Amino acid sequence: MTSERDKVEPSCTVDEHGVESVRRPLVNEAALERASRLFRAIGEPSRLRLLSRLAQGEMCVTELAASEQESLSTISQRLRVLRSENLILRRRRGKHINYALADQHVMELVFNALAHATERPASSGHSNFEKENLP
Amino acid sequence: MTSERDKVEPSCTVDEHGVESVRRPLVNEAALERASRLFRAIGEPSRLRLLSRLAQGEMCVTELAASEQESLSTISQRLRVLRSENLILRRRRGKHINYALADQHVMELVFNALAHATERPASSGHSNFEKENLP
DNA sequence: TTTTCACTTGAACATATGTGCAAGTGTCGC
DNA sequence: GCGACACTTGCACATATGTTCAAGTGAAAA
Repeated sequence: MTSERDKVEPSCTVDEHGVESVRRPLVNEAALERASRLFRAIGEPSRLRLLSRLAQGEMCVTELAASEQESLSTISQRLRVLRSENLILRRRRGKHINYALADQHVMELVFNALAHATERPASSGHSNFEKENLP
Repeated sequence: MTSERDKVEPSCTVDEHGVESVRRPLVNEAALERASRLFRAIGEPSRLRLLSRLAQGEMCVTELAASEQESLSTISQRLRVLRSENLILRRRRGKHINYALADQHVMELVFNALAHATERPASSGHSNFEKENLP
């Protein structure tokens, strides 16, 4: 039997597709890792909701917990993840600790994501690609 | 003991922060869910690398497998996740099946993410927020 | 200083998710 | 049709991640 573990050479001739960009490193592996972690941090409904709250303005943990109907602990843990990816900033303000979106870039990310999710965008549709199952 | 399960009322007075945006639904829950799934799909180095490959132009599974030094099966599984979030399109082309980024929006997402990850961006830095640990 | 409030952190648990192999499906050429 | 090629899918396994409670920390009021 031909084992499937041959992760290397394809038996199809590459040039038949007119593509020469095979086997190129393309991007920094560390950058991929970092970008992925950032996306994963946003990629949880509870945390994305938190970000969308903060997009309205800075808030302290207690306020966030009240908004989300969750415990301080739960909110704090979520904030920790977001902060570890530098998506939010924190500062003390008297007894409280306030959080805010890190920068405008994060703000745009959040809004773009939600916009993209609310209205289902159609592709340019000028090729014979299919979005769903092909025969 | 005051149990921590009181997920509701904060004991801090909200108005002392001058914020009135507490306890508002803010966004559609379904949109949050969808946006999160999209981010999670991108938020894996292997899949993000795949997307960055496809940003160079459409490719068939075998080519992608060769580029990534992985088995067809593995690549196919990753493509399935990306496709389930409509990030990529597929079409038959003779014996092969070609994949491509779904639209320009996905292209920008990929490039922005990688750009954001390569050069560490500094925040606007006009407030007394702290990025790292506070005292 | 002691107490209280506001929050953080550690650890245990359940769930979700990526990976790899093996079997299945669909297309092309003979 | 039959076999080979190009993928896809189901399943089992390991790992990662979210959630929760309980204990810990730090600032501020008493």
